[in-house]
Amino acid sequence: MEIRRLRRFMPVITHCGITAAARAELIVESALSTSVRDLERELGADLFERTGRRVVLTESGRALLPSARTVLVGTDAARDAVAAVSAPAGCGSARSRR
Amino acid sequence: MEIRRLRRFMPVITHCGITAAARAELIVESALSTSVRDLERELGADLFERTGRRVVLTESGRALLPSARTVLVGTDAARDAVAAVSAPAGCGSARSRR
DNA sequence: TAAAAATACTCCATAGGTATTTTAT
DNA sequence: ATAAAATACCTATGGAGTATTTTTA
Repeated sequence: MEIRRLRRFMPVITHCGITAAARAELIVESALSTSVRDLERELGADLFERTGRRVVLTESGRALLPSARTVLVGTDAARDAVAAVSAPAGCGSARSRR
Repeated sequence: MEIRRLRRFMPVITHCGITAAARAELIVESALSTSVRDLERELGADLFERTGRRVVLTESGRALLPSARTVLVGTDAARDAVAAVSAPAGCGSARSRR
């Protein structure tokens, strides 16, 4: 399970397509296509139904979504928690780059 | 942020040392040492205090712990959620390999 | 000096890019 | 025919292993 793959999974949902999502993520379409395929193979289930022009979540994809969110939120929280300790008091929490 | 690194972070805590943790994780000590160092560099903070024979969490390390657990639990939940949908009804949830 | 951690290197797996092919409208 | 997804290939980066060096109790 790779965090990067989970992160890439999300914009495909919101953009209803790999090409559009790749554009938004500033990576090339082939990389995102491969990433999604790899995640699907790893989980042993199709996450999207590719029906021509539109890409929509399958039941497996919908099942994955909540936990994927948990993981992604968790990684941000991890970064922030460490940053908050390291930062001098009274500097406001970091909340910056991924 | 790599899930593998977060996963490796945990046994170092419970075993109070990299060598012992590596033994438990069935990887070589140098790999675990590097992994921890990489995580520390990525987060910009020392996670452990290496005082000779014992390796103990720093404040940053303690700060990281809860979110690290969240992420790891989340990845397992993700796997299980997809497996539960894919599996024929009444087969009990998977809960298997990492 | 003995046990643990860190470093240097090598090899292999994986991510991302370019180019091309397949597929469905 | 067109637009999107998949595939083939190449390169670069990162993980894990072996061997060695540093460190400290």
